[in-house]
Amino acid sequence: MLIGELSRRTGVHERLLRYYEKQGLLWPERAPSGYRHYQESDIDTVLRIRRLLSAGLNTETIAQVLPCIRIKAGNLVPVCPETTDDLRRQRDRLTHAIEELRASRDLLDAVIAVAPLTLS
Amino acid sequence: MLIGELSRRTGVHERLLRYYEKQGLLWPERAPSGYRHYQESDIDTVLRIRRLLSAGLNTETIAQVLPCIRIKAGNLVPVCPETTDDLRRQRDRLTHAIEELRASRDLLDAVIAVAPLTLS
DNA sequence: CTTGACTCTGACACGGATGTCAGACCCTAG
DNA sequence: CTAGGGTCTGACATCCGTGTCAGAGTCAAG
Repeated sequence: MLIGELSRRTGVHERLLRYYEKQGLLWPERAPSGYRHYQESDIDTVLRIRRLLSAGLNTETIAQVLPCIRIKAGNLVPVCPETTDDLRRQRDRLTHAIEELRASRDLLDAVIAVAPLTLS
Repeated sequence: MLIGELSRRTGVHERLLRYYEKQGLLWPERAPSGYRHYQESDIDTVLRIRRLLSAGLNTETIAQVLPCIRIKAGNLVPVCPETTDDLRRQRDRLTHAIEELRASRDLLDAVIAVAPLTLS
């Protein structure tokens, strides 16, 4: 599919799809005309990129992660980043943040449970 | 404590402590001189802010979350003037953020789990 | 009082992710 | 062939978190 369709189906601006390519996150095939041709699977990839970006990872880190996700998808990509240490660190960082948020939410739940009594 | 000490004890640049204040994340008392005076508890608050920021939340979102975390510290803060509807909305926001982060972390976990197998 | 460390505000700069536009090329329907 | 929409590259602009600096005020030790 062309970039316009991918943009429509993912809700991600074409500008960003080109940007992600430049950052090494996407490698669509090119027609002789220069047009980008994307696979169906690129839809998932783009959504993954968006998710990881919104989780605070930068494009460089995501570029290290994505090839391994491809492997999981079944494709036998020969290359995989060397250091999972960095990934573990990112994971731990996320875990902390999740715990942080969960504690906040639990607290909020407690407040909500009590609130009707103390407010009304 | 003054801003310099808070900066030293949290490892966060003074510039950022002032910035967080401007974004409504910190509200230190002010001496007549204009000097900021922070509480011990602000250390935890700052570390929380850092963690949430590094998890991809922006200062605006964090500003909505922080007041409810204060309650946990034991203070019966008369702030939090929101109705329970607002609280529920915040809770839902938190839930959504948590799900987002958890999906990202699970993704990382999957990558980490696969990586060693394909490397050795 | 003087000195030096600390703080204040305000401004400019920067990098990363994103928005937008211009000018040129490609492609398909008529 | 033509027209109109899709695509290309490249440049400039914006937002947010952060770095850094200048100039002025504060404060405590000597």
